[in-house]
Amino acid sequence: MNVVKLSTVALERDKIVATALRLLDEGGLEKLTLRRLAAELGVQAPALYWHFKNKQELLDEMTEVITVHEGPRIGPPAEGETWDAWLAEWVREQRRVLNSHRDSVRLTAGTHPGQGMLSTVDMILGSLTQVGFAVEDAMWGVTALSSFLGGFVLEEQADRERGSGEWSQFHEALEILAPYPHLREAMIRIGGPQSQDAFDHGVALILEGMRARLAASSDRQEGHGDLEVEGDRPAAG
Amino acid sequence: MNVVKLSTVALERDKIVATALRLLDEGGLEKLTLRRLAAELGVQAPALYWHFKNKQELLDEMTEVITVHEGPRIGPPAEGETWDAWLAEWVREQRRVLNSHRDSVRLTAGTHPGQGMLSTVDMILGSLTQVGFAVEDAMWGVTALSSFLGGFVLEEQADRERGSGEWSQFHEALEILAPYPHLREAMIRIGGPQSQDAFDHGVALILEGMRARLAASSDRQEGHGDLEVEGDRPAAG
DNA sequence: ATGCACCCTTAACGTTGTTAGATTTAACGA
DNA sequence: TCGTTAAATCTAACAACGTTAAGGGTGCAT
Repeated sequence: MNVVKLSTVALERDKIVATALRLLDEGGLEKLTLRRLAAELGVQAPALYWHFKNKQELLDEMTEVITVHEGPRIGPPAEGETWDAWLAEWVREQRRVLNSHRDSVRLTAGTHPGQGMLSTVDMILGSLTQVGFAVEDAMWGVTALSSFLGGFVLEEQADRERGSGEWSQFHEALEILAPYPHLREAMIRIGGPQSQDAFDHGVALILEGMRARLAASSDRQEGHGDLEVEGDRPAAG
Repeated sequence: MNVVKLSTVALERDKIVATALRLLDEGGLEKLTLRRLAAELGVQAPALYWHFKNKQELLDEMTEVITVHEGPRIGPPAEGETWDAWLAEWVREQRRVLNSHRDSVRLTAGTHPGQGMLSTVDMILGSLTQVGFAVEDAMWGVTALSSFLGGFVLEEQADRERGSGEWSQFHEALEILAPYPHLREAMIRIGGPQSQDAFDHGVALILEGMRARLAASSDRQEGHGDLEVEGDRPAAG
């Protein structure tokens, strides 16, 4: 019966987390309040403390839901799919998921990667070593992509949060940029700093760097890698 | 005399901001409270509202101090200095400054770049176009570097914030990573995800990508760039 | 001396996360 | 059927937060 009770509680937790995520999307992180959340659930605020140790535990679970449950399910590259296109798609997908929830980066920043993320990264590293990467080069590439992703979306969401007030109006922005001709010209050409284009180009730069690394390490040692990795299975999940 | 009064106020503001920054470094963003700050200044909390419209204005000014006053003063590349080494040094310097204040990224995220940052970026764009970059390629490079910087340091500081509890202990981390052989192997080789090495390699990847872009665009049009930029002065400051 | 701008005070309001303790609800064994 | 027990929520309250209102002193200028 302990099992039954526990599963009931888990269902309640799920419902609470789902409601919290909805509240987050509606009002942003600032408006996500225990009292508001409780009211939304038809309950008083302290009732939440039976389900969660404190607010942080709730936020952690929201993070887990976003990054794992809603996160992109990705497997090893398909037949004929190049590693760079495959990686690019993964990062694009992550941005899409992050941007599907308001303030998601501020929410998830500072939370440890859960099992889902860890196994995904491990799988990526395995796939990259199989195409010839040294493990550390693969790791550095993934780290770079992940940091770029976080930084980009963080800025993106921060801009979105202060309303479509200043930057989003192109005219005002260009006036502000009048004293900075190169910057102004660049803005005109690329159409704002937070476009899908800007993101894709950033990813492309990192991938290009990885390509160079791969070539350099291939030169040094003919063909495919998998140097002296201990756990040599591809680690599918 | 209005001038005299205003300068007095400015001095007070500077003192407040400096104290706020010290409080930030001592206790993190959570402990930075108007009441605590006022107490530190030997004053009651509402007194701060004569100097600042609200807390956000104080935070904005702290941001400006960090990113501009304490930020790296950088000029165009020196004689014989390559553009990539020059850019790398700029980004490294920015990381150093950000990490000289606790929670600096969480603090500065969502604040518009001030004049100092804008003119710096403009100068960088100018210098890059002079060595042959198309303005948009230069802009995409700077954007990528800046997003990477923000994301990297954000994670770095978040890890530092939850104490040297979990990840910083290498032994525990490796135990957690037992089910993920590639990831574990990578960690062993690079010594943690938040090292100076990881940062430098990330920057190097982006710069490598930019190098490729530069080569490609040079192929297409022989030699130096400065295509059809309107404001053609290098914009020194 | 009067008035005004500057700088700070006390008091309070509404909201937040969180705790303590009483209370309801439902299920189970005697 | 009664009493016990665990689960789930309640009411009441606390300390701390950002912020506002209203006013009290300075000190300089007219």
